[in-house]
Amino acid sequence: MTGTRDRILDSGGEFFRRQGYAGTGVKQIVEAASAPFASLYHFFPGGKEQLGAEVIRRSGAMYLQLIDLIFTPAPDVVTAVSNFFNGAAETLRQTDYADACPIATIALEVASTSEPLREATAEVFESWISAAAQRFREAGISTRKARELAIYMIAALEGAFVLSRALRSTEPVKIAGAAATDAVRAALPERRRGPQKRPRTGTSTRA
Amino acid sequence: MTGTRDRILDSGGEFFRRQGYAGTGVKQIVEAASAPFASLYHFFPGGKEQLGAEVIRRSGAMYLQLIDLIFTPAPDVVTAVSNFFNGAAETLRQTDYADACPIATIALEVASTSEPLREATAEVFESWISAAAQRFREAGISTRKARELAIYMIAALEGAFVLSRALRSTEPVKIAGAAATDAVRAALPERRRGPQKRPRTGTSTRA
DNA sequence: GTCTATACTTTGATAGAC
DNA sequence: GTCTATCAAAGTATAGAC
Repeated sequence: MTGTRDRILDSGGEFFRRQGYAGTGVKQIVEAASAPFASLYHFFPGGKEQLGAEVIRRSGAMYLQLIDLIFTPAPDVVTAVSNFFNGAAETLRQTDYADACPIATIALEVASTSEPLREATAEVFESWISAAAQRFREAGISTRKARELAIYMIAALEGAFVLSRALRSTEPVKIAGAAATDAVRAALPERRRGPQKRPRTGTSTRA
Repeated sequence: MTGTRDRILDSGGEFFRRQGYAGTGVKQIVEAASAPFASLYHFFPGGKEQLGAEVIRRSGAMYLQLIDLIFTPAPDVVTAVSNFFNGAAETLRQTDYADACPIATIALEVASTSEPLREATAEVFESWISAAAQRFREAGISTRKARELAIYMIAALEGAFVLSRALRSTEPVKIAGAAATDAVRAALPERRRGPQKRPRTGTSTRA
């Protein structure tokens, strides 16, 4: 039995992800949550902005769990990154290109319009970066390079989401995934790299 | 002497980029354009959605020119990519992290809510991909790899914009730029690569 | 093409009874 | 905590005179 407050948060998360923050009305949210309108202001006295901030943090925490869920059972970090992008591509396809990053749309919308919401998105991105960086460090990559890789991987995924949703194709996510995978593999200490692509040696692609 | 129609388009582009599509009112746009409110529906009988579509295409065309402006004078394609990201980082800093991609926010907002607008963003992204891919082909990269690189470069930039605007730091754009530069360099035919980083040979970063 | 005025809807938010 | 009723403001869009 889910609480009213949680249902409102879930509903808000769904709408914000698909339609953005400004494009979603609070009435729409509570209606879909089968919650009384007044409950919104009971649980979130700060109104839409407070709801937005909590939705951002909640969605961010769930995605953080997803990172763990994928990295923990993977045999190595390269496989994990590959699985991460492949899973994202599959979700995109299954949801008709609706469900990508839960906070990217909001992040762009509020970056220059609401400091409280912008800070919430910043905290979430930082948490993802830290989590991924730790995995990379555990794979033997230096602290500095691990953070760079984490930022780079998340950026590649976010940008690929933008292109994939607009083009309605999983191609960008797959390409970005391959590139991110390569980058991680190249950053690993040699003996941890495992099977690699045959390196190019001499022959140009052009005549 | 700028026409009223153009001023409305320019004004709309500014607001949409900073506040998003849903977050911007048409009254706000015409007021900032010093245009009569009725002119909006005179020039854009399709209302806000038609205005949005034309803004997307116009902004997309201007950014396409920017690609040419950066790639044409550059001594080589690796330098061009590097300059591209560095220029983006500088613009971000100068505009207090407001001016990143002119259509990314709209693209995410409308991807699942407006087919006409989604198609407009798709056309723009395709035009950028084609333009970049052609540059890469001219540098001796295979057709297929050139397109992959183009998609990957644009995705990395878009995603870095998301992170940079949220974190209010140019770090993500710089990191993504370095990664994209590396990827382009690695894809070049050997004799065109020029000076490279010293390749890692043997010593692990870990004891 | 521009002006003024306005219709109509939806928005976020509140009051007060229960 | 939930209900009903309602608010003022902002949203998009239109009409008709000039």
